[in-house]
Amino acid sequence: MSAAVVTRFAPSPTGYLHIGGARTALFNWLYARGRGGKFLLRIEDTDRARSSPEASAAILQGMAWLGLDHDGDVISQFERADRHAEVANELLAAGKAFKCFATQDEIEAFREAARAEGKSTLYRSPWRDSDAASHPDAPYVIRIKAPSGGTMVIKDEVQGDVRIAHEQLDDMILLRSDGTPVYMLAVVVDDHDMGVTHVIRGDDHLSNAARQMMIYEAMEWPLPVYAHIPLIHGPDGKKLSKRHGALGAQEYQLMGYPAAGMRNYLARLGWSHGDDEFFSDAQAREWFDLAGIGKSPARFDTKKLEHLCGQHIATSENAALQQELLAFRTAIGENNLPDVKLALLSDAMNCLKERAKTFPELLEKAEFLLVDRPIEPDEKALKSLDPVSRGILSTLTPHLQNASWTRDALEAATADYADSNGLKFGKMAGPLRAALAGRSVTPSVFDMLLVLGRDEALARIKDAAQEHG
RNA sequence: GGCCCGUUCGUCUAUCGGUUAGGACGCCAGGUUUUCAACCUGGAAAGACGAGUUCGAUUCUCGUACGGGCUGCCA
Repeated sequence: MSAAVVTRFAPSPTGYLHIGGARTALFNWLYARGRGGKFLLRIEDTDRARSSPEASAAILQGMAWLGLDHDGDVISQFERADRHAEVANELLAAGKAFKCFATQDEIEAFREAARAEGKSTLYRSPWRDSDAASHPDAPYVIRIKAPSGGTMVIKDEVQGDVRIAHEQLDDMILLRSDGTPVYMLAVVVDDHDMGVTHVIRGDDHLSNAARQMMIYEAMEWPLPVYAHIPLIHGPDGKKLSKRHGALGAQEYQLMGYPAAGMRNYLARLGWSHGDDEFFSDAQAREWFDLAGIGKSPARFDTKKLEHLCGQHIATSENAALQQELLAFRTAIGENNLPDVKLALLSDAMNCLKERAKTFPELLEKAEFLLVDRPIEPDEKALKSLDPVSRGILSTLTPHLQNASWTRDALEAATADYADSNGLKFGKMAGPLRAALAGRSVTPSVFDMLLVLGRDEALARIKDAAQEHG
């Protein structure tokens, strides 16, 4: 009987939600949600100078957009400093940690000398086994007593067994001289107290795992299952950085990628389930497991993201898609749409969603229903409204007026008209499109005719036939 | 410098000793077509390098190269 799964995402609030962080959060979320477990969120804000509430808010916002809901309250690591200190003191009392009075200058001098000689820069504190009686009345840090002589084996679900000799581990600091805890201590104590069973994080923490294991062992706490996932790189294979363009989850939101597509793409980046490429959240939750995570870093590919997003938009349920589209409009600062337009949009959703990869594309195709008469044709549309074309519109109008306003009837009417006038259908569709939408990127003319309705459509055609004459 | 991790088409990946090395995005060609797209068919495209183990290595081992991480009183 295995205990319930508890995972966590633990970002430091130094900026927006990084795309790599978003994927780490997604993996943790998927793992917990797929197993009926809990997904916790902890903000690692112990470095006060580099933490900001704005960054925390941005991270929360990014996760909300991606739909990565967490269980329980958001935990602030900083607020748990007392508990961290308590553990450090417990270790001190048990003789598993010690007070070190070495000054930072001394340590720095030691490292410089070691580097110069090409020797290990791991600091060996002379205070490790010192007598309390010899302790000066000076500031000190608390360091853990690193084990020696053996090997630390990190049993990693992604990387396999990683062995690190105890000699590679130093008597790391637990508590700074001002009494505040250091990150290594804080993570371990928090993960333990929060009951985290699976630590899924970036592999930049792989080496740290060995250091953290020293604390678990000293406290005789059970180890979590580790899974260190490779980082995401830029298109050039280098570590993702500012010059690679968009990095924040929020930027992708503002570019109009649907969250479902983003989740799908991110999940697929570094994780696989056979040949499955396009899948729903439900499938992802069911399929996701640590064994499917790859070992090598992946590069971010916008083209594939777009493709998947197009698939998700096309298969979205209309009402939900419309809601998300409206949320996108709000996010980019557009005004709310009046009810009439909402109704039209809802009617048009079926024909709009088939061919758009992002929300801006969806909106571009929807523009025909968002504008009001008189329509200002754009340059391309204007070219389709030359005198000849306007003539076509004029003579076509009666045929449309007489048709019952159904797709079949409209198709028949236009086909008949084109036929009897010796016109190719496209010759007529162009002007019609320009008249109805004032632009060239639109849904099919029949879709527009039906969505707009007889009166509005005929009025627009009439406008176009008469204008610019 | 020391320690650790990684390396299959351009990109994301499948393969858990025996395959014509598969799929997806992108790309190229063709088709469909009412604009932008979408869609359909076909095509080019890969095991970093070198040893070893084995009847047989992309797969296991070692080395080299390249990339990455850690090596803080940062997280």
